Amino acid sequence: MPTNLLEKLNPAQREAVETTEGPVLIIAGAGSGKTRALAFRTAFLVLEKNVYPQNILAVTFTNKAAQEMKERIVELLRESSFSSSNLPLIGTFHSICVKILRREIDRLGYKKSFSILDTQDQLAMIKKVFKEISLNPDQFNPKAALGTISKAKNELIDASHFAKNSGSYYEETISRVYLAYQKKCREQSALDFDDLIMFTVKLFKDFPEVLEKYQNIFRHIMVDEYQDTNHAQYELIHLLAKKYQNICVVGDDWQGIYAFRGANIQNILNFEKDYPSAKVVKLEQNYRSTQNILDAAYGVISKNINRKDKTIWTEKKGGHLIESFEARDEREESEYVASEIQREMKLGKKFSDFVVLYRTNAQSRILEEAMLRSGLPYRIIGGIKFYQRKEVKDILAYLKLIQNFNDQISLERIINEPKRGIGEATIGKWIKFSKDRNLNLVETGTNLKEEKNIAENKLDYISKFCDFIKRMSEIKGSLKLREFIEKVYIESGYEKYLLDGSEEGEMRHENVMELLTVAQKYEEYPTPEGLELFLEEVALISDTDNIDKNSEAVHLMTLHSAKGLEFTNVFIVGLEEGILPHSRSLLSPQEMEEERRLMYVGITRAKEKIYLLFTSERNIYGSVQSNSPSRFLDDIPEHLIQVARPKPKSDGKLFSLRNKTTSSTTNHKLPTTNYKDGERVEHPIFGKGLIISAKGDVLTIAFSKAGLKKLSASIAPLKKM
DNA sequence: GGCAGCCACGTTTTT
DNA sequence: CGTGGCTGCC
Repeated sequence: MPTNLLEKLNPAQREAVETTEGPVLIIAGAGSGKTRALAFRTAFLVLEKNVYPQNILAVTFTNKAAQEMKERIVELLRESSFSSSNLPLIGTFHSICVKILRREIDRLGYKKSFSILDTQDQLAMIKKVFKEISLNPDQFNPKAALGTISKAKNELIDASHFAKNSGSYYEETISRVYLAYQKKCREQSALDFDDLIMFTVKLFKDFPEVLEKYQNIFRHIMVDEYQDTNHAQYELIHLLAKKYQNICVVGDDWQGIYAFRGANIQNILNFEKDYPSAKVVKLEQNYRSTQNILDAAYGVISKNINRKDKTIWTEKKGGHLIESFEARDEREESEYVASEIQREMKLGKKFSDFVVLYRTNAQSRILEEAMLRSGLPYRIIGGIKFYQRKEVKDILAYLKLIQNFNDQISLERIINEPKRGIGEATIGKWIKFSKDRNLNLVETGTNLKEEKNIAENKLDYISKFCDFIKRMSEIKGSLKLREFIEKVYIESGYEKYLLDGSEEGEMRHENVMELLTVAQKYEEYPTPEGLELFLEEVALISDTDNIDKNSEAVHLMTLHSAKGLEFTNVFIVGLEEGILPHSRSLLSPQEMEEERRLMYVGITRAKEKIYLLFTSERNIYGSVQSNSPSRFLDDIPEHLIQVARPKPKSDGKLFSLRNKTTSSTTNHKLPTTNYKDGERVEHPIFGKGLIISAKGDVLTIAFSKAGLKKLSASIAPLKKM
């Protein structure tokens, strides 16, 4: 590695990069350049220590993080003119386990062509199990059952183990569900997300020779966001690293916010106990925020007892004060946000410099409305999920069935989409028929005549359907993936079913077209392999991965989604007891610590300015609640906070206009309504439009390009034409 | 088998 | 207040 690469690092980062042998724990504060350190470390191993790239494994939690890491490493290697065709294995826990299981899972009695169940599939499966063992979903909540099973899997407790150790009536009942669920999965060669990890660990434990093979491949292991690992993931890494002990984990215990889904923060806190020879490196210089922001964040996190100590510092002394604002209600809160953004925009900021963070997704709606009224372009992260849309899932189910003739969940999903007159009863008979003969569903489908209990016309439909699936399976190698999926889409009758002339159908069709675009990426692979890769990627993908950082819009997202991101100005809304911290955490000291870490994550996203907002009254589920201000506000040193108050009109702030007795609606009605129906206007973002209705301050405008929008006459930057 | 209306419920989220 | 899931009727 050219020495100038190392010179780009600070001393602590350099130490992390240069310690290539033995266990290393990198405690990396928010904004301290940890991804950078990991990428450099990988490049250093390859270029300086002559480690083969294929002997390096880097594990992340999200596809996005993996992608980012890949890009950085490729860039570093390319700078040193090292061929980047030969890359380390970089991926999420789940994708890496899938890779291993695709090669080895037959040892555990599963087919290598196993399907992967997502949360919806899992729930469908659980509900079936409930029926099978005649369990009343009113007494036991299927979602809760699924949660308990998932938790067990994260602790590496398999079904029989769970059954042995169940003490209470509840546990015994769940253990019956668990056993039946797992049996069903096995019959269909289906694995859920938790199985992917648990089975890989089981494989390694039951087959030492397999473990050793992978230990020899992955001689250098790096794990990002180590504070978010659960027990199963911990064990997986522990096994792989056992032989060579070259394990480097990076994390920040202050930012662990996923305990609720099984992450165990003790994994990082105990690293030095697990690996007594571990070298500990602390990255404490923050390159993102001002000192004031860091001090505020520290004020919050320092109240937590269960944490390692570290000092975060920055060269950016001082900075803006933290602005706090008490709004009367959530509507005023959101309008304050919008007006502040507009005010700051005049100072030359970009829309993408702003993010609004909230505790729960339900808070996004009112913010969205305020953005619309003010004409601010915005993007909600984590709202509607593309891969969860019915039409997308249906098409994928067709493909999954073509790939795995035993995929019962997929079959049931699509046998009647489009309508073929096959209902639950018929499918039940069909499945039983297959099971009795130990044949796969598609094969028996063309052969069901022996089953006397199914009406002639239905047999015909089933047989045609199965012929279709078989035919598609045969030709899948002869077409490009995109063309193949299109063929399935059309010939299954699904296209015709969607395009029924309705607007909604048109939209759904568009979504399928979007899916085809995704498939185009696999053009270079022959279809059987491309199809496999495609289904794999799609099964393990999530929509937050698609956050387009460059999109010119204000971002709205939950505090959880914000981890790893940074913005110039950060608004945190709903800082009230019961919201942040969330009501569910008020009674548990541990959960309260997690809420505090969440707040810490929120504050440390900011480069320049933080706004903390709360309301005196808030509408929750239709009734008005009045929460007291969040305890986290008190944790921030007082001298760092500037309280925004109603001020005289002159400083141009919308909210300064108002004293506390005027309501926001009356306020808005005052200056406006020189707009009339039928007038033409122009908006800097939405373009030209026509006013359809003007009711008080609220204008409904049809924009020729952006469509129908409701805007506030007093706030939106409209020009008459 | 399909659709309409009613009721229950209501963190956070990745894979 | 909204939504989504399930029941009951056609």
